[in-house]
Amino acid sequence: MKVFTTLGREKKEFVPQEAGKVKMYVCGVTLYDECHLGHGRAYVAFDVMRRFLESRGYKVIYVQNFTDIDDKIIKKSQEEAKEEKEIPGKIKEIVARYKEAYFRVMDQLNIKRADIYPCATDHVSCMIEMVGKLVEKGFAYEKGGDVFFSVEKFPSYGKLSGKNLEELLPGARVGKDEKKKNPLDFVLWKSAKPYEPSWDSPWGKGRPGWHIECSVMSMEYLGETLDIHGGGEDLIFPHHENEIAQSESYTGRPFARYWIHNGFVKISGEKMSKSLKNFFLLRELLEEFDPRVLRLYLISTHYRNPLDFQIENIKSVANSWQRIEEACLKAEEMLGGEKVEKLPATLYFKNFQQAMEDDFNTPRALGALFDLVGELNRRLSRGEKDAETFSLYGDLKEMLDILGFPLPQREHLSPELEKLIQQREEARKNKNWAEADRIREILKSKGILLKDTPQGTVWRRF
RNA sequence: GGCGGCGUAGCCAAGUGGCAAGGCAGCGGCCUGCAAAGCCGCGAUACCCCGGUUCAAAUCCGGGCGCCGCCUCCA
Repeated sequence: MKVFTTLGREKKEFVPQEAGKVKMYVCGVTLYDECHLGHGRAYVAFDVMRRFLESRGYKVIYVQNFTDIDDKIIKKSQEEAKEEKEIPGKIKEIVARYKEAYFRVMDQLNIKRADIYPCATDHVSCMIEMVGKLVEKGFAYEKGGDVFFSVEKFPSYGKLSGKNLEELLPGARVGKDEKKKNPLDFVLWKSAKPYEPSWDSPWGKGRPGWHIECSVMSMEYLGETLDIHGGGEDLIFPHHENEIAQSESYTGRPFARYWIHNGFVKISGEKMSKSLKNFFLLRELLEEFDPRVLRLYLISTHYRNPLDFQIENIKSVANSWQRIEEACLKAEEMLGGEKVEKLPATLYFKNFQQAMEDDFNTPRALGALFDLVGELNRRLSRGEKDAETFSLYGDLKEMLDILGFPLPQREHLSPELEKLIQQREEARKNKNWAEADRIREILKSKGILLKDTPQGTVWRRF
């Protein structure tokens, strides 16, 4: 299978370091606010990659961090706290609040939990150790309680983002910091300000810079070289560039084999972001849409392409999902009780797999899925309960599982409603259409839609 | 200014040298007591524009136009 890596901007054959094992690290969120659709897109994308790799037999170790100490969190705590001494407690509260909110929406989207969710504040001593080593080795320097990484000491600085130091300097909107030798040097350790959380270090009280946490935590749990390091494309520079610089200076080895970055969600052409205030919160979208519909919407564009959000488009995807769900329910009704041996993978499944093997091409994979749905429907409408039909249904379930969709389940109706349906059957037998329609209306008002099929009447919620 | 990306039917979206996947919406038909679902059929003589290479280009090359991202925190 081929995977596009940002480092070199090319599709590369996917070969993990250890056969059969994939070490995957995805940059998580900073716990200072709720997640919007953009976050959903990123984590759904990586969830699908993980699920597909697992379906190919890889043992995937998935690590995703939480940033629980950072300027924005501190700022929020200052806004919410009444007195300065409340700040530390407030930070804990904020971090807990948004972590909970994170899981609430991501669980709804059926995103598999990571194997480990390390938090920055639990790894400060390791960060101090790494920063110390970088100073010792001459890659970093201390100035007034801050420690900076010296980008000039890392010759290949810029290799991920396709930039170089000469180009970066002139147009750089880099804030001037008198302490920095080079404006592009980035902070590894920040000296503490009053009432900010801080840790003791060889450079005095302070806290870690942002980039260092991912280097330390990924190496802690996955070793010096990751197979996949992922995140949103806005993290390419400076975050991931800086991670490479500090990690590779520290270990002398490549930091990650494949750098995977997802494209943005845009709102009428512009990036969805907190600062533009044009974001849609997942919590709110999930109040309006079925999480499976949202997931389908998010994977209907290739993960590297921009996704221009329009509420109307989600609505049309809701209809697409109906088609899939309807096929599953119908197949379950017809085949559920049957025992037929499944044949090897159908052509549709092979096409699906091929699409996924080509840099996780979910739109193409969905094409194969819908092709299968069409064939399955044809067979079901002919009442063919043979091995071929059974296999199609089996493959469909497999595809849905790989894409992370919970399988549509048949529900049960209350006995009263079941009785109504039986009464209607009687009425229909007697060609009492008025009564039949009356009962159908009653059920409709309760959100139940009846469908009279050659195999009998079935119902659906709508 | 530097680097990167996007522009395919009404909408969404694959395809990156050889007759333009798939989904939604729409139209006609079959099925149905009527419906719903499903099935069958119909849609780009053409892929932002202009040149070029080629037997052959949406796909390669050159030049434009429009939009966006990164270069500051950001999935």
